[in-house]
Amino acid sequence: MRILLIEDERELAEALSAALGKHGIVTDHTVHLVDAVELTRQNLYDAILLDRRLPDGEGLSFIPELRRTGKDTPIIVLTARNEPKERIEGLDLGADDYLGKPFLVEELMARLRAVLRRSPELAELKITAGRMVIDPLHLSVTVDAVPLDLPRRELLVLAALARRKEQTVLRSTLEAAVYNYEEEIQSNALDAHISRLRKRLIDVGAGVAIHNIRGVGYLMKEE
Amino acid sequence: MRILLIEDERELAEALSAALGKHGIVTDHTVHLVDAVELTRQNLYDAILLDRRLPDGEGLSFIPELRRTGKDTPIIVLTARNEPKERIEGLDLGADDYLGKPFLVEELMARLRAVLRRSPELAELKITAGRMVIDPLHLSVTVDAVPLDLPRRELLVLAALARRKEQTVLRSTLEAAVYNYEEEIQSNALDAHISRLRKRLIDVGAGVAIHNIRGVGYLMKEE
DNA sequence: CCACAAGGGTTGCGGCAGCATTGCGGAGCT
DNA sequence: AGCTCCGCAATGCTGCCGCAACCCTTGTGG
Repeated sequence: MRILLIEDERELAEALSAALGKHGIVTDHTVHLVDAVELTRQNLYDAILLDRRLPDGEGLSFIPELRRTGKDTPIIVLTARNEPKERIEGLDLGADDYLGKPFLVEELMARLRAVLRRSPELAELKITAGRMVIDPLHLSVTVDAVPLDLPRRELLVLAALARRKEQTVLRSTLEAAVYNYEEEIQSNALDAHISRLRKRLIDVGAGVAIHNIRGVGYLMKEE
Repeated sequence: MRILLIEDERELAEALSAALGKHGIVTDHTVHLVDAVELTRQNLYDAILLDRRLPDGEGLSFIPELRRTGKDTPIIVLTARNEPKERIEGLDLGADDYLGKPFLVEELMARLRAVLRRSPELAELKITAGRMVIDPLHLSVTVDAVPLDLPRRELLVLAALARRKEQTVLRSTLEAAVYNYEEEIQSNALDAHISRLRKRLIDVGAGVAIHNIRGVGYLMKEE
């Protein structure tokens, strides 16, 4: 799960990013609308959080701009401009939800879940693979209905692979699923996660195997 | 147990919220119908307490509105408009109970219990875990039929975990089960409750253990 | 069939973030 | 006044995870 946060208050952005991280959500953050356009071109986000007052313009203008490129990524507007009239304006421009500042992270999470639930692309509310059922929104994995507790990063790798089981997943796709731009890695951390994950999957008899496609990425197969 | 109170007399609302709190019920309070609609969209309440005269309209109009969204959350109307004709009106619109002001909190509690007893979703009238039996409506826990008295917040944590035993419960879910929107916590209060609860559970041999899932939440397992 | 290179697998280590524990003090109840 | 509850913060501890060293596998060229 990866989202884009467009917000100019750095403190709020950092707090949000940390809080969302605890829910297994990887957040990219930008302050400027221009960068946001660029980022959405290069990445497929699951949702976008959008402020209105931004240094280079009204955030709402981003919505039609994004839609014009054919993307219907869910957008939640986060703003202090919270008059009923302003809310209507935002929603009519194509925002999926509108949340006034200040807000509780828990409410934002709930709204995110609601918005994603409605999003047809992400019918991934429950991913099944082998004997596993993965619930990425609630950060849980079960094997034959027995809960399995995994470290957060391993869980993210697992979910990213299981979501595309029987397909090769690019190395870079996996990295994008687990790390944001600020969390650069300069080692084989991903390989290490895969390694430990494999061991665990064998231990519990998960009914899946992770294969390597040399020079390309990884592939999860059911047994 | 979490309920929504829609009521415009602030004093009454605060008193009620406090009184219900003593019965282990977490109360979200709002004055406006618009907010109520929003809140029910984002939260799953166990019941709703509804006033009739509200600043933005007749409270009763909320009932069909809620039902239309597919929720059959029990609703108790609390109002000074207590003529027989008015009561019939309320109940026919889909309210589960109708209580005239002024009333005794004890009566409200009893009616709440009655209404919840009928509610099929909450087959959680008795939660069993290990050697414990928890009755969240009467705020009691027994271990091998011996009553155990726990501080209120610890009990709420316990019930929230026991209700989802063998499953990972997100930290945020636990917080939502114990605190309402106004009671923000900025410390490790939850951890402290868990810690003290664990000690007690061991002392009495409750037959359950609370495990931590690092970065995610907690998990109750039976032994 | 061997040499070599490059990519991947595995594993121990260490830093540090997140968790556990506990004493303190304020608030509320009796 | 004395009690318990509970939020808070200080302290110590645990285990995740990035890192890098080393080994194994695969592919290519001679």
